[in-house]
Amino acid sequence: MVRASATAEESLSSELIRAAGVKVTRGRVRVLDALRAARQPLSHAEMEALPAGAGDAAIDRVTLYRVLDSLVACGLALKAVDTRGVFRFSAAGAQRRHADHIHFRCTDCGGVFCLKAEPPPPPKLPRGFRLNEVAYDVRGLCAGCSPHAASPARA
Amino acid sequence: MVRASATAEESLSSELIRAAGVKVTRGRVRVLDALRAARQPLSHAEMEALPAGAGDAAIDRVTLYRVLDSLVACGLALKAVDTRGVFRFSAAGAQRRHADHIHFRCTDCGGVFCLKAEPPPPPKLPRGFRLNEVAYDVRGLCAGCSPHAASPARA
DNA sequence: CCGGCAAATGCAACACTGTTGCATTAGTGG
DNA sequence: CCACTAATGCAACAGTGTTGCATTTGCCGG
Ligand SMILES: [Mn+2]
Ligand SMILES: [Mn+2]
Ligand SMILES: [Zn+2]
Ligand SMILES: [Zn+2]
Repeated sequence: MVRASATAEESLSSELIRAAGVKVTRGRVRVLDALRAARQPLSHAEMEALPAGAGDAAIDRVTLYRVLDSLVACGLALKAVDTRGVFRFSAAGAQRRHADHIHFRCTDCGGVFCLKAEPPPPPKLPRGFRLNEVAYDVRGLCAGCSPHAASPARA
Repeated sequence: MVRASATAEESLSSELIRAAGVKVTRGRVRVLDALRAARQPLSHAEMEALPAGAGDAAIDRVTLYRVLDSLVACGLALKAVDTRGVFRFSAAGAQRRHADHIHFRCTDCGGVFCLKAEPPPPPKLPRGFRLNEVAYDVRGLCAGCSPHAASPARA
């Protein structure tokens, strides 16, 4: 069983985590890997069901919550609530890919779909308010959840 | 004890409910009254804590959920999720009052604040998608929840 | 290569939000 | 006033997220 040098097989997720100034743990690396690979924001439940990688034990439910919180706290992940009231997480940086268009959120399945339209500019805020995020969301039923059929590609 | 005619002391909420074609019950009237009087969308928890009116018993938790669902189903109330993932309900005509401007949602306290800016127009949707609602939301910390001070009036 | 310490984990128990089943009650139309 | 259906109350449950605490582990200095 050959063992390559540690630095060589270090993943980008590990480097990001180390650079963020928090401990590099298996849980954090696996979760950030999953977030970076995801094509859309993932819920806690979806991540809990992740395939347990190479022989790794499944991650504990509470630890997963804490791992996600820590990634959000150090700026590596973003947390948002979907139309059903469930939190979804995405890798920070992944949102730059979705910055130039707006999104459709299905109120039935919680799915997020990219639309071909530009987002409007942010408004001015009253004194004391701290802007964090601007979301122009279009809600309704996606093609798959409508009484009709055939759904386009997801976000 | 004088008893005025039923039609005379009939509330507007009762009329709205009757006109919607569902049974007029004490629960529905009380809840719709509360929603119509509210200055911002109310959560289930907030409504459960409502003062029990004139000698009326407190409304059952499950019944409150079902009353809210029925009001939404017959178009008298609107349901939306707040930044903390909790559903909030508003009376259906109340949103016309907020149709000509956009809103700021505090990610800390869940509060909704009116801004002086017009909402952008709705985009075109792919085939099979059913538009239900367009939301242009600005998120962040309100003046009260910011490290600083003094908060403006609420939605 | 070792300790040692703080941070992270695993587990149990809990809180909050929302749902389902079912027997009972109450609104409505005749 | 009756009967029929919709709505209610209660109990039990499911899903999501949190807290406390004992144990383990990443990381750093020696
Ligand atoms: Mn997108
Ligand atoms: Mn408003
Ligand atoms: Zn859908
Ligand atoms: Zn606030």
